[in-house]
Amino acid sequence: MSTISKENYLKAIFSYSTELDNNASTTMIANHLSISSSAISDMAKKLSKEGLVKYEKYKGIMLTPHGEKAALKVIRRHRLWELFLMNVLGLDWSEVHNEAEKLEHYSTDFLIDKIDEYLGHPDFDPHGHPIPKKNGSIPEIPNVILLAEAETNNKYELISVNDKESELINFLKKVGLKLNSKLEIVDKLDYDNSISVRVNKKNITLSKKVSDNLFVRLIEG
Amino acid sequence: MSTISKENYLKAIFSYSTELDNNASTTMIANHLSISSSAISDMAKKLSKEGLVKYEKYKGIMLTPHGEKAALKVIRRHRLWELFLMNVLGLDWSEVHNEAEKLEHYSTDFLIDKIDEYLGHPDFDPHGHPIPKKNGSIPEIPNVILLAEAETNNKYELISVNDKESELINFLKKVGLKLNSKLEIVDKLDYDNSISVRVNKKNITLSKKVSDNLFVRLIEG
DNA sequence: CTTAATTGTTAAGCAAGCTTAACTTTGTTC
DNA sequence: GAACAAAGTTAAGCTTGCTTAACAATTAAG
Repeated sequence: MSTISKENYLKAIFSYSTELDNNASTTMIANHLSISSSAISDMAKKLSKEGLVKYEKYKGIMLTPHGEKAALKVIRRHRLWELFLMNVLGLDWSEVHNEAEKLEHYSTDFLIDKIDEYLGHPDFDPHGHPIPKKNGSIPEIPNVILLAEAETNNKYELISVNDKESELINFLKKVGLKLNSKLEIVDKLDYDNSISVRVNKKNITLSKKVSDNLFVRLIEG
Repeated sequence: MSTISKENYLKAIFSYSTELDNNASTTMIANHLSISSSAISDMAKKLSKEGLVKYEKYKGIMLTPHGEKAALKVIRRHRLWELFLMNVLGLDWSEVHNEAEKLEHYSTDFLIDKIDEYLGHPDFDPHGHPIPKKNGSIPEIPNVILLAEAETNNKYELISVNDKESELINFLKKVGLKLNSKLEIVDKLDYDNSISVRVNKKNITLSKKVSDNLFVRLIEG
């Protein structure tokens, strides 16, 4: 049976799965969830028994197709709630995540479908992340790269933010960067890998730490 | 600390408190929550230690002012969610309760205030029940009596439904009765205590079981 | 007012989901 | 490739919130 804990494990494992390496390590998940690593080993066995996860001792954890479907379902709920709370109640970019983090576990499929319908079956959430469809498919983001990898003199649009740390979102607010903001790369500084961009007719400099967590889409070459 | 279980206990105890008798019995709460009565005794001790409840062995359970405040807070969350889901997402009378039953435990005060504001600080929920205010006060319903106690030839408005059993709500839907429906008492039948009322130009007969769970307000004498 | 039925409490035990501490495997460095 | 560090696992134990079974208090009926 699915519980809150299990849903959170699945989400965490999912977030460490890439095309290159689908394996999540015990410590990664432990840190992500702020839980001891022994608890992770334990849970890995349970999820494995339920067929949600492929788990071999000392070899890492990997979602099965079944587990991935379950994870996407939770992510769908999370992102729909985020968008809904922003659009309807006018919550802030930085406020929605925490609320959604709870509500995602306590909404029936029925309610989520109603929200989806209300919003017109949107493809992306307020952070620019794709909202998995009911059937498990994931809307594609076109030509997205890290801001850190953007090229000088090109123009980009801010598409998505790695929101693991909400400090980043607060930082962006202060600097005046929003989702869909247009930014032109003015200069890339080899010395500290910072990047100088022009937004709203102002030049600002972003550290590597920031540009490594922002995703952009090329709009003018 | 407040947990989901504790919140549900407090709500249950509250629902058995009247002006006449503020005491809730172990079995009443056990039935209400579908939980063994031993679990109730256990929890009563815990809540008592936290000062939320006055509990004496074999003498019943009673909310302290502190506990009542906590219960009203949960009820407020529940009723605001109900109204919100109906108004915004168009959920049905019979659908909102179950959703709200979960969401009420996982909403921050911040979110609830936003919902309250969005709805324009409403006084009553979709079932006609008063929504406790943030400060703990309860909006008054004027001149409300049980339909079972209504008098022949008078006109009443349906104000509130005892929604402990959702079957009743389904029944009302079928019969065509809604909140704020106007009904005229045509006859009261002594034989089985059923009551004959005129609604929307149709006469229908309601059993004692039904009329004991509907609250009405006199509109014409 | 005694007895039987009802109601309430205590005790023991279980599952979930954690923790810490001890131990094992794997990886890294020289 | 030996030795140590890092990562992962196992074991024992804790808390919450439940259960069932046995026992105690209260109430109701004759």
